[in-house]
Amino acid sequence: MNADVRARYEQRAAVLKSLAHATRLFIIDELSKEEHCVAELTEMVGADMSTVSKHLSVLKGAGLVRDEKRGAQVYYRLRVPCVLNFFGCVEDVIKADGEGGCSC
Amino acid sequence: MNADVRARYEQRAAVLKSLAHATRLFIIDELSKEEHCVAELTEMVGADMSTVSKHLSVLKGAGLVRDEKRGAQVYYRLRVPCVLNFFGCVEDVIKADGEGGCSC
DNA sequence: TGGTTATTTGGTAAAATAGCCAAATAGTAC
DNA sequence: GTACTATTTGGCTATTTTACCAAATAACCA
Repeated sequence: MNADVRARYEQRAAVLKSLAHATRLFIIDELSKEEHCVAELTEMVGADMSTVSKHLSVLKGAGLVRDEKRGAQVYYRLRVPCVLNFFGCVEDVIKADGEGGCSC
Repeated sequence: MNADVRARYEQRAAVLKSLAHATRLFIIDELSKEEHCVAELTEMVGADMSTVSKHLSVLKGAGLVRDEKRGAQVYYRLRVPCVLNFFGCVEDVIKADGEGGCSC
């Protein structure tokens, strides 16, 4: 694996890494239904607001969510709805556990 | 987010976590073309064999690859080809960078 | 059996990640 | 302006992940 090839995989890995956390998956799921401000997400997640804010910053850095300041609040919404397709496939992988393969 | 809900997201996150590493994405990609033994993958990746073996163990633990011992070698192959669908979507996310959204 | 090859496992050090608190910033309202 | 609210950032510690080396295991061959 040479340097450019590695760089390309690192880029892909960065996107997946941003998704590889239960709280961030939950946030993505919620934002797929409707936009939310940080306080709302903090309430839903049940963690410190600074923690939630950092998770959002990770998702934003990966280009998965977009933020918009409205007054004192910052509203987040899903920028790439296709990440939801991941979930279906992840479910398939989980369901395929122990079997010969998945349904896709 | 109560305990069961969190558990469900943790499970999904575990699958994504197993994919969230450049070397493991590379391995998945190579295994999607044809099966390989550890020595072959080690050569392709360019890391210590023990490192590659551990990456394979992570992928196996997540149910993404299957291993089969043939003589002294252990051959790995992709168990859930649908993970390849991820890659297309990840590419879309990367391409959508800075734009209003992705193509899916 | 002993020697050689292929792979995994255990140990360890370095790096990355996650969570909370406290402080800083930005906006609103008075 | 001050006071108050919403959010982000910095600092710190605990946990997890990664990669290498060395040792253990398993299978082959002479």
